[in-house]
Amino acid sequence: MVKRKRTTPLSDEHVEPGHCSSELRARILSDVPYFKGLAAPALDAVNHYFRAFNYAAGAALHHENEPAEALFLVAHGTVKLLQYSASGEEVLLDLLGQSDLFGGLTMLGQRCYPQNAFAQTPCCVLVITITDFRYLLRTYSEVALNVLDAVARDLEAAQATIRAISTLPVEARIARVLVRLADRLGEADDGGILIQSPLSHQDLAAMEATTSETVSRVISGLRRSGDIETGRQWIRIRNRTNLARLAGEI
Amino acid sequence: MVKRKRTTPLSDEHVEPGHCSSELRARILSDVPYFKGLAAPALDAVNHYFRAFNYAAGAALHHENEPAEALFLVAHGTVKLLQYSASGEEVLLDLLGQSDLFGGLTMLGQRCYPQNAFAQTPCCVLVITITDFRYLLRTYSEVALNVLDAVARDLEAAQATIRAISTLPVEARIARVLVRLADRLGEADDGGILIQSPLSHQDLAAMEATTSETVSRVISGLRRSGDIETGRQWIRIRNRTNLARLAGEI
DNA sequence: CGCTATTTTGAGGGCAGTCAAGCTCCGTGG
DNA sequence: CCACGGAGCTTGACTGCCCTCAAAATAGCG
Repeated sequence: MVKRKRTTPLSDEHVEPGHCSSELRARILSDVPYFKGLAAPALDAVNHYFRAFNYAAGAALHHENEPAEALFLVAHGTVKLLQYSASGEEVLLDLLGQSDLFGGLTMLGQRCYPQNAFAQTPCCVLVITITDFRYLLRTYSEVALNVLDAVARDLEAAQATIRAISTLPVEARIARVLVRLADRLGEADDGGILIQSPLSHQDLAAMEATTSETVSRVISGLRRSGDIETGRQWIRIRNRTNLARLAGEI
Repeated sequence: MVKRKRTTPLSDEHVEPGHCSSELRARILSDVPYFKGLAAPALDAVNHYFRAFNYAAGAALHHENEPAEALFLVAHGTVKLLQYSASGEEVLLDLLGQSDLFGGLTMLGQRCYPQNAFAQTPCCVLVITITDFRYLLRTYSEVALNVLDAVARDLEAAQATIRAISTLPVEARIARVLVRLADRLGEADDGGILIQSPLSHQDLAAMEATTSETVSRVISGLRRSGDIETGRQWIRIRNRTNLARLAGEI
């Protein structure tokens, strides 16, 4: 057994203050699927409207029920999107990584942010005002189609989560979330996929409508059967196939 | 107590075969929020690409995992959007009414429908191919923005459902779904809001991750406390405020 | 090298699901 | 018109999954 002593993954990754300069911003933006295929002048216009901000781990980017003024695009790092229940429990709606869009997406009327966003790791986020974003969408119809597509995909994902929470037992739901995280944020690694993100059992619980104690029990079971290895705030998937089967994804 | 003898609401509503003629189609389309404010010629173009279809109650409009070729817009009646779990239980994701859009929303790559759609009442649906729809979005940027907005709102609704299922006890979830249905599909009525839709307890159960027996128990409780009146396949909300409070919406 | 957050494990209880039976309404056909 | 059948609804008893509460063990940080 590989006894891997690990500090939290954060410590390796530093976002230097000047990291998101204009040139780097342009490079990042040109890699973002929404803007892919845009001609150079259009890309310059897009670049012009975005501002880059760095956030420390744990910093709040926006809160539920505040008037939505901006739209955010993750350039580097990961962001937690969550809501709170009346009694204060967290519900983790999504973990966002590179190129994901969030914030004030519904733009008609003076709407509010529908969730709370926190930097999970130190991160660099590109920000645009809703007004400017609307202008971009109106001007570059390619972009509008791409963004629509992304939001529709998020909707599908949310509905898949509803189905999972509605019909699957806890063990299956946790297997499911591990597979999704491995695919979205994981990194290939000797003999497995390392989920490179400071995820506590509390976070996993908040993603799949359960409690940290239950997550711990299920995770222990998966570790015993050799499908995963775990430590504090990290998990390595050793047998993705097995997890996917447990999750009911055949 | 008003003993209201009621046949299923369907019997009053008939969609005649030729109901969705070109002129009527134009009238309906001009009322659809997505196309509101479009100039007459643009509206004509939009009208040109849609075809109208009538469906009998229970008819299937499209199935999960079939290649998505079309996009649907409800002109009249209601449509059930649902998924099945591995063991065959239904999960009712949404009930769609007038002007709601569904079907092949994610358009990049050759995608499949993410859910199953059935006519809940006899209904008239306007259908457009994805290719034509993309053309419209590209040409009329207003439309693209409106559609994006609608999808983003659906995403918010789905996330609100996730929160509800994750954190609220059954009674609150059922109160919640009643309030939502009253607001979306209800009709003002002597001393209440009548939910005019052939909804079984089974359907309500499938919307909020519970069982028809439990729905029955909760509904009975609400009836005893005078907040609602019920019969076979219909419910009248008498005290919306009370239900909203139960649902944790203060 | 203690301190704190995270994880683990155990015991117990409760909410809601399951199974089962009876009831009610409504459409249908004799 | 009435009897019948079946779908939908109601109610009860029991069960079990998972949450809750509690406490100990572990890991990483200052």
